[in-house]
Amino acid sequence: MSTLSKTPALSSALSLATVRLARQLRGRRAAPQISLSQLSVLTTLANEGSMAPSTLAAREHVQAPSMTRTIASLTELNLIDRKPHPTDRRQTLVSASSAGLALLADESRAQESWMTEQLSRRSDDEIAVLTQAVEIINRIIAH
Amino acid sequence: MSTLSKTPALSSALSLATVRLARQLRGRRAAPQISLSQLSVLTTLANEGSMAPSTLAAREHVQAPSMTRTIASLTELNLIDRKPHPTDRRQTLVSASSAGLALLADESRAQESWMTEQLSRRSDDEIAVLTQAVEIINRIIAH
DNA sequence: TATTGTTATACTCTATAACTATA
DNA sequence: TATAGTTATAGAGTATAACAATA
Repeated sequence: MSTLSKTPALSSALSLATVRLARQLRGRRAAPQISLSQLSVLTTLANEGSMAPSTLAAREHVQAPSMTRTIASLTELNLIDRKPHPTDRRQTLVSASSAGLALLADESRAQESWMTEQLSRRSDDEIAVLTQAVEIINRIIAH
Repeated sequence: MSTLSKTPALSSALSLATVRLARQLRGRRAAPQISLSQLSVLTTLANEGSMAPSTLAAREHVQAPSMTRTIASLTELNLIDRKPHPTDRRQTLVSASSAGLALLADESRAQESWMTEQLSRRSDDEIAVLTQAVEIINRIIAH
């Protein structure tokens, strides 16, 4: 069977697996201090530094009003800092605060205990496959 | 590096990749007739046959009221059939209707055009990795 | 005029708690 | 009493449209 004929079935299977796994992840995180959407934004800021909300929205593939809301919630939790853009007064710049970085450090220790538990039961080969799959998916998402 | 020390980082990366991909899938399906949640239920019914709502809720890992709502929406679209349980009048049995099966056939042809497009750009090796990853994820989800 | 960000509003998906009907 | 399913209600996450401030 050629790759071409396999692709539609994989597309369907991957899509369903993704939404089903996302559903479980949302519900099964242990004692979540923040949501996965908030965590995603905070991680992006920690990795890529300070940026404007519009840039962040594009990076996260959400619309501007959605990012406004996420930024507001993270600001209220003191996990990100906002400062005015040095030259363009329409813009603001957001970045991970020290508390935000500390929370990410916490998460990377105790993180995603349900998922970590599941992964601990996989073989080395399976872990290798999943690691490669995440890299491929991240390239797909970047588009 | 041992599998054990890789697992927490993978857990985090896989979780973020999953929610980000799910977000794009939700927004980027072309002309969706039904949502991915509805599609997930319909696919389960098509694959596993008639079952009670409570069984379906367990299979999909959602609570009963969530399944009540999804079943109601699919019933309204005539994509599933409901009939009384033969002996227990508290229960009902739901199954994919002929229109539901036809819609699944449509989906498997034109399905997920964004995802299919992305996959068409991947190498045979990458497709193989993703195919294996989906199998692993489905085993994780089944728990 | 065009761009940045916010506000107003609405929809989907999911949950918990309380209820009805049946076993 | 216990179970299957529904209704009532609420919250998170996302979207589009309309707006204000600034470029």
